[in-house]
Amino acid sequence: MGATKTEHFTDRQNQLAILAKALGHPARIAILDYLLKVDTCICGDIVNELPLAQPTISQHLKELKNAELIKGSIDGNAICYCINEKALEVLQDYFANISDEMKIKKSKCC
Amino acid sequence: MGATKTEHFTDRQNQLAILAKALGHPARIAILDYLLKVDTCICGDIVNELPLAQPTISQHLKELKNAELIKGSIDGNAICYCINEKALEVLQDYFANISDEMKIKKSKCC
DNA sequence: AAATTATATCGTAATATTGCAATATTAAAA
DNA sequence: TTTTAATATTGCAATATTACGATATAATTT
Repeated sequence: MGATKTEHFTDRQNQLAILAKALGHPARIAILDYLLKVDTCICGDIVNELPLAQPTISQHLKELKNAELIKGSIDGNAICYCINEKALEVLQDYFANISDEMKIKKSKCC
Repeated sequence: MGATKTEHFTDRQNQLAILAKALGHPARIAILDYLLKVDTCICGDIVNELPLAQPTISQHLKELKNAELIKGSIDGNAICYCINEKALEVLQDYFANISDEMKIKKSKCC
């Protein structure tokens, strides 16, 4: 054992889990923070911003890219990474919906 | 190596990562789905709802509880689990803010 | 009290993640 | 064309996660 049993869950559940998992590391939150802070999204500087070695950051970027939370386009020998609005919309909708449902329910437990 | 270097990140970044990580598994998304669906939050039935063994589910519930995404209160020999509104608000705010910032920026890249 | 029900914990195997040094790749600059 | 700069990949050690059988705990019912 040890591998997630994705086949037992819905596509939506797996999709949300992939997105959440990609954000489940402080370095990757920090990368998003940085991408939001700079208006230009020229991004080699992420390596200078974060207290991690270059290969580690490259790996975190790859994971964000795999989850499609960010996009990267080649710009000379640098790479321009930026946030993928669509993925963040999915997450925003998910949590907004939950909040709405919670308000309707006014759960009387716990 | 292998352990996350939490000490290098801000409390906020670590907090968001903990919440996101807790949601980074389809079974845990499914548990939230279920908790939202039922109005009563009597919850032994999660074991019947999900295609995982009871100890596995217990473990997933524990992780959601550690991240404070859910709360559990004892009710006889059963346990009533329910969603912790506050944690979900943190996430909702986070993604809503990102969306707002994205709209302001109208990023011209990628 | 014994049996049942609901949940948690332990132990452990399989797998995944984190982090980095070393090295490769690729494009620009000298 | 060598050098430099930016990024990716490889390989590997340390650690964490996932899943579950076996077992423990604790309240409920019989």
